[in-house]
Amino acid sequence: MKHIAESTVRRLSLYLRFLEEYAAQGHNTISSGELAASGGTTSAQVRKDLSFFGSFGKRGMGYTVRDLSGAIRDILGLDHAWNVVIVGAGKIGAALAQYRGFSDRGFQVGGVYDADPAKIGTRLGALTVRPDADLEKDITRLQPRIAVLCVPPDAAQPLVDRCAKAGIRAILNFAPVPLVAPNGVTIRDVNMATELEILAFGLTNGTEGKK
Amino acid sequence: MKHIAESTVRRLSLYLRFLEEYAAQGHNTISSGELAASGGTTSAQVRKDLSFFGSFGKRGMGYTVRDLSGAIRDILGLDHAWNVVIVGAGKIGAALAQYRGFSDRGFQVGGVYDADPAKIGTRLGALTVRPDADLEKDITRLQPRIAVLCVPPDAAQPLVDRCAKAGIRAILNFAPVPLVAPNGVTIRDVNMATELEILAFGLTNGTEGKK
DNA sequence: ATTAGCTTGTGAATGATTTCACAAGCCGAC
DNA sequence: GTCGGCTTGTGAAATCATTCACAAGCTAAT
Repeated sequence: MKHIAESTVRRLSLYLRFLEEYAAQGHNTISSGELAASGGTTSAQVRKDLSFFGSFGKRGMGYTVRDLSGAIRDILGLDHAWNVVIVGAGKIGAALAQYRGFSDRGFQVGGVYDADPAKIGTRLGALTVRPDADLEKDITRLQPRIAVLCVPPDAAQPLVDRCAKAGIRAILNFAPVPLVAPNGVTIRDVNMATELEILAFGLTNGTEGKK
Repeated sequence: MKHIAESTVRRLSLYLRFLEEYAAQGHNTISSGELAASGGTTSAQVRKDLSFFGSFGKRGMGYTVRDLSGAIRDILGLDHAWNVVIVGAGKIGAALAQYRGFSDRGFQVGGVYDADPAKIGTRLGALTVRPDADLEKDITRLQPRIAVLCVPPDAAQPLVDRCAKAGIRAILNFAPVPLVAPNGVTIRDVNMATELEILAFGLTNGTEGKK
């Protein structure tokens, strides 16, 4: 298959959320225009995004909400649950461990790990913080393919390597540090400070002029 | 000034982090190639990004770490501290309120607000959760221009409108819901579940083939 | 069965971003 | 001072993403 742009995948995720809301509201069909309006994009964009994966609508009619939902779910790989581990039980790690938005979308947090003896054993909702040392063992046992990394910058790279060796294939990294991705592992960086900086830039350099 | 792409601003934020690290390591100068290597991009990209804003290097020599740091800081609007308020003291809001990464980069959390009486008065590090009802009063008094929104989906839009009316100019939104931005207000959405879904898509559709 | 009214799917056109490639310029050695 | 080795800054080219525009196709009404 041709390469798919990240922006397309990001929009698909958005479409899926709206479709589920539409379904909950009792709608059976939806047009590309309606879907576009919810997501702040254009109907052509919606159709182009979908066209990379197939043909899901009926001309003159639009899309069946339920069918399109299922199709996007399959495309994104959400047709089955994903097991994820959270590495680091600091403020952010602890918050994410209990974040309902993950489980709502099929991402099951299978474990939370920390090296700090004071944190080990702590309860986070239904989870108990486990010792860092159990990481490899648990990854081998539970076979999660995704890890969420929420540790201090210095601790990040060694943990990436350990996770990779144990079988993790993708890492969502919250540590503000450049990481080297081991072979066969994808790393996505999320940086809260950068998001604020983008806003600060906009305010400083007149976003108002964006016609 | 010409329009600057978000991707450029995002990279500038990254460059700044590396420059600060380089400075801490005692380096005085750096070439576009070295900076590019740290950020996983190319030297041409680094030079092009900077060229939108001026000319900061010396041919044959590269850039003075300290000067370039300062220049990027100015470009991003980080030459002064930013006051921000956090709206919603749930798991994510509470974590962000205590996140050192914000204050480290000049974003001062001036207040945390929640509507839940059980949360009001709770301590979060040096901050105390304040009642939702004080929001407008405090925004008027402290004049923050940025708000971080960490409330349930249903509560989000009304709070956007209240913040905007009180003087907030930019909102970092963690609520997984489409928001209408009032005139003159910029909204940036951050969605943790979407980030995981992008990883899931990659794993499902063979990221390995990305040569 | 034909027509009218919509809406999809998709090449082609446009627009944006990244990469290329090289002249211009700086420094240090001799 | 001039030569050699590097590195910047930047137009031009290439690549990537979005928007346009329209033929194809479906449904409902008559």
